[in-house]
Amino acid sequence: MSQRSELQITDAEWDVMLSVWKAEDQTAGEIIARVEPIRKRSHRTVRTLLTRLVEKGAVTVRVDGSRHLYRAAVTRNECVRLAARSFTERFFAGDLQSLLLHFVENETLSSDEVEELRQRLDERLTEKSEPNADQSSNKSSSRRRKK
Amino acid sequence: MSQRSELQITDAEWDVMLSVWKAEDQTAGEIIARVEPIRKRSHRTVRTLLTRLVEKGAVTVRVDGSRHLYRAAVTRNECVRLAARSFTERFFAGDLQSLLLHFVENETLSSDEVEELRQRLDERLTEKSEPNADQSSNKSSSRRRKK
DNA sequence: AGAACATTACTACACACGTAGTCACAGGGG
DNA sequence: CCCCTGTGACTACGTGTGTAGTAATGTTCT
Repeated sequence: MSQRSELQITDAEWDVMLSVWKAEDQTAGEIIARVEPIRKRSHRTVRTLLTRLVEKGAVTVRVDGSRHLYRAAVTRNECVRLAARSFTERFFAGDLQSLLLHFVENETLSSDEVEELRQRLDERLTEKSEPNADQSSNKSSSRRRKK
Repeated sequence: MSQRSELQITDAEWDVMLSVWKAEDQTAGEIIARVEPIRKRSHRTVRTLLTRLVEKGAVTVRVDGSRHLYRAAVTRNECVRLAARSFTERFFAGDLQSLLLHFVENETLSSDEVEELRQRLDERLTEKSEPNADQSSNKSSSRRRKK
């Protein structure tokens, strides 16, 4: 959606975002309530992080009567993708293939997982080779499924 | 090799490490010479980073007569793995499979790449199911190819 | 030997981050 | 009506990071 490719969300902020993404239009209290018990942080701290996220444009505030309602301005997937990009850039010189090979070869995968991955790869292959698959729906077609 | 699982190498430091890994027993001058032209940094800066890397234990210094010789104390693969772990932890709750699926579904791969990945996955499968595959040659056999 | 240069050690400094405190106001319960 | 609690704004501060300067000391060239 937004083109804020510079958006830099830090570790602590990420924990807050996870809470923000859980629902729309939450009060700070609700957000804090979810973050606090998991990561041991003062509600002060979480509030500061939330403020910073607003400054960064990752979260928007809307004043509704007496309450301030917060909601995410960026999707989780968007953020993950950005992070993944820079991660790939840094450690694998931007080469996605090297990255995947690294994980496949250095980490443990169960047979089932390997099988599922293979299937997904197959799907990619057929997508590629079948020119009748229209480009526009390309994005959305790969958006289904959640495991 | 080393158990320094806490080792935290920053972005700028990583650039220096790339240079350090290029050869063993280099002088600071040699290391700097390689880093400087790529990333636009003062040799002062690179030297500071190098010093910090020594402090962190990522690089060791050996005094040889009049020169100080630097060499990596951690392998690149080791560092990549650590980074990959924390990356997976943060963005995919430690679930390797989600991570791989994310990349496979969100990024572009050529047919060749997909094919290669499939092959590697197959290898993993046979490794799993065939107990007679010796573990020692495991590493080296998967180390070939560079694309 | 003295000048010029290299190399290391120490210092500096702004900005980001994680952490959290203080101040002030607004609304609710007694 | 007054105090408590929740909330938001502002402030604080140690540490890490990226950037680089100065001082000291050693090496080399002429």
